[in-house]
Order: sequence, then C-alpha cells, then structure tokens
Amino acid sequence: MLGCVFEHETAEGLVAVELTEVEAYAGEIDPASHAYRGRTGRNAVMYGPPGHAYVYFTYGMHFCVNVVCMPEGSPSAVLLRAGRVVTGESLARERRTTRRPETAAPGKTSAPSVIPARDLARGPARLCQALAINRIQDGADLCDPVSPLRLRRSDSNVSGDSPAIAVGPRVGVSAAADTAWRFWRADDPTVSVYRPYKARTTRPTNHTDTNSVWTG
DNA sequence: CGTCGGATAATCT
DNA sequence: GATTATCCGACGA
Repeated sequence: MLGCVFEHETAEGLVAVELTEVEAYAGEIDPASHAYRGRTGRNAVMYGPPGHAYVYFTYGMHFCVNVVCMPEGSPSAVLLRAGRVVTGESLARERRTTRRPETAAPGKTSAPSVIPARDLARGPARLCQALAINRIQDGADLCDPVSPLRLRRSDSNVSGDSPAIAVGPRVGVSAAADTAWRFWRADDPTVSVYRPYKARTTRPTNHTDTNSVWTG
C-alpha cells in the first residue's frame, strides 16, 4: 500500500495523498488490535469484506482510518498513518489550519502560522483531517471507482521502482509494543515522528466538590 | 531540535 | 470509572 494514492472527493474538492506510512493490526490474535476482544459495535466493519474503510474516533477528538484487508470474518486492517499531499494542497491546509480565537493584543499583529506541506497528512489523525474523513466514511468501499473515498495505484511510478521501505514497532500502542508492524518509506519527511507509548496518570475526578461538608 | 502536559469523549470493562 | 492505534502549544537547550 505504500506509494498508493488515497483520495477523497467532496463538494469542496479533491484531496489526494500518496501513502508513506502504514501500520498492520492482525485481528483477534493481536493484543494491540481493536478486534482482540471480539466483535463490538465500533469494530464491526473490520469483520466485513476487505477493501473497505474502518474509521474510529479516539482521544476524544481524533479520527483514524484503516483499510480492511482480510476476507470477511477475519478482522484485520491496516492503519493509514501518513501521506504526502499530491492534490488539493490548499484545501488540505484549510482543513488542517486550526483557527484559534483572536489572541492578538490591541496594536499587535498576530502571526499567521502556515502549516508546512510535509505536515498536512503527517500522522493518522492529521491525514483524516486533511481528507475530511469522519464517522460517515466508516464502511466506505475504497475499491469502487465511483466511491468518493478511494484507494488506488499511483498513475506515476509504474516502472516498478520503489523506494526503500523501513520497518519498526507500532506507535502509541501499550500491548505488543515490540511487534514491528509499522512500515514506512525510508527518509521521507512526511513520515510521522515515532513516539513510544506513555501511560498517563488519570487526573483525579473531583469527587468532593468544594461545597460539600463532612458532618461526621 | 527535544520532551512534557493538557485537551476531550467514545468505547469498553 | 479507566483507557485510548493523537495532536498541539509551551518551554528548555
């Protein structure tokens, strides 16, 4: 799948990326897979036919997209982690630009930060934001040429020349952290930065509000 | 350049 | 109630 084109056609226009980084999840035998504990409402699409999109919502604010890759009943998928934008760069940047509230003090000009091209789809959630992928696309057929969301071979580079592929552990997973099922184009600037899993201290929920009074 | 904490809510146990 | 296949801004070197 590295080097294939992943594209989404919407009313706003077409944004296409060339995939530079992917990650494999091997269904019910893989402790890091969403399907490890069996079928649920969220992972149902993974149990369906291959070539369809499995989109999930995570961290309370991000979407990630997978390609279902094994026959019906085998819930395996490949997470699309990063890509290089080849079509619709301005639209992708528009979607990726986080407009913050005007923090500029009176008399001062706020510096408009332009997102570098390499960062537009650098990371699984960024890729989804650049392509405007959300829950609606969960289950979409990626192999139907008529589908607005498609995965296809690149028009260029049909010569068979393929850049070197690097292999390493998956990003951000707590289980099976040493399994090297992440694949990326070596020396490509659009590949996401590796960050190992880091457990986070659960912020204590405020059970005792400030007005409660202990009478005992 | 690097590391670190916070945001934020669906999903699952 | 805990966990999470992440990202961004802040801060220090």
